[in-house]
Amino acid sequence: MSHFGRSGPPDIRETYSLLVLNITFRTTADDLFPLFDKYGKVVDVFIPRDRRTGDSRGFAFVRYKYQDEAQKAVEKLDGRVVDGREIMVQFAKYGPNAERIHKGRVSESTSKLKSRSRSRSRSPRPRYRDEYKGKDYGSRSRSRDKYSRDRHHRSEREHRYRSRSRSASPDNRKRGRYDDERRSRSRSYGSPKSRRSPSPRRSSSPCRSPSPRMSTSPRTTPSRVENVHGRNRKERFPTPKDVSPHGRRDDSPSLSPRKSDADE
DNA sequence: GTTGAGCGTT
Repeated sequence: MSHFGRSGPPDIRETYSLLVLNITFRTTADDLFPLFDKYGKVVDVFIPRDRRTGDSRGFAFVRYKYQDEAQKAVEKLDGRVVDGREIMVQFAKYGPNAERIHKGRVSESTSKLKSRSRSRSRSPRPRYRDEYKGKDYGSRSRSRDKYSRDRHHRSEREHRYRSRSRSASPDNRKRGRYDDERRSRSRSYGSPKSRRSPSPRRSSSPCRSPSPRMSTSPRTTPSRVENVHGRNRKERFPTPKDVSPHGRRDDSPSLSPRKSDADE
């Protein structure tokens, strides 16, 4: 989202994106814009925010019109204390216009970049590198992984539940609640229709027990057992307020074991 | 009221 009220990137003709790291989670684009605008023509200031909380992710993108100005801002603002935090400014690498950045970067800022890197007094953290060493992790996959892991680490109770309920696929875990929510909702809508055509019990059985005779397990109705536990329902609907209440309510009586049994 | 070593959107 652009700070100028435009949707998406305003005009990326000759713009150069700077990545501003280590900013406070409370720092907004309005705070960064005047700072960066002093050193050059700022085309856009964008701060990625967490989709769930809507909070800043701790870094921002400042788009400059000219590369030399951007370079100047990097030198001037890198290490500047903003909102009590020392920010770090560098050229963005993985942006949509990364090629442009690369071109401008190697154009005439090679030596300067080196000096900037050297001047940085930040202490390195080789511990992480050691752990990830040997893996074929991509440049951005690592970041996402770390983010999601940290996010979930805060509520490990939830994380455990998800792990149990699902197959613990890393990809699923990355998406987190969104996927879960979407699935549950979609299932809610598709349930009434799909429930009619196939028999729920039988259809799920063939995988594990090909023989229909064996499918008659001691438990007359597996679905009922799940309902008795109640935990299953909780996992399927972790956020009752997120799912439409009427949809679930409507579904609930329809899925009544008694009726379902009678129906078949 | 909160994290942190990171790369982006109608």
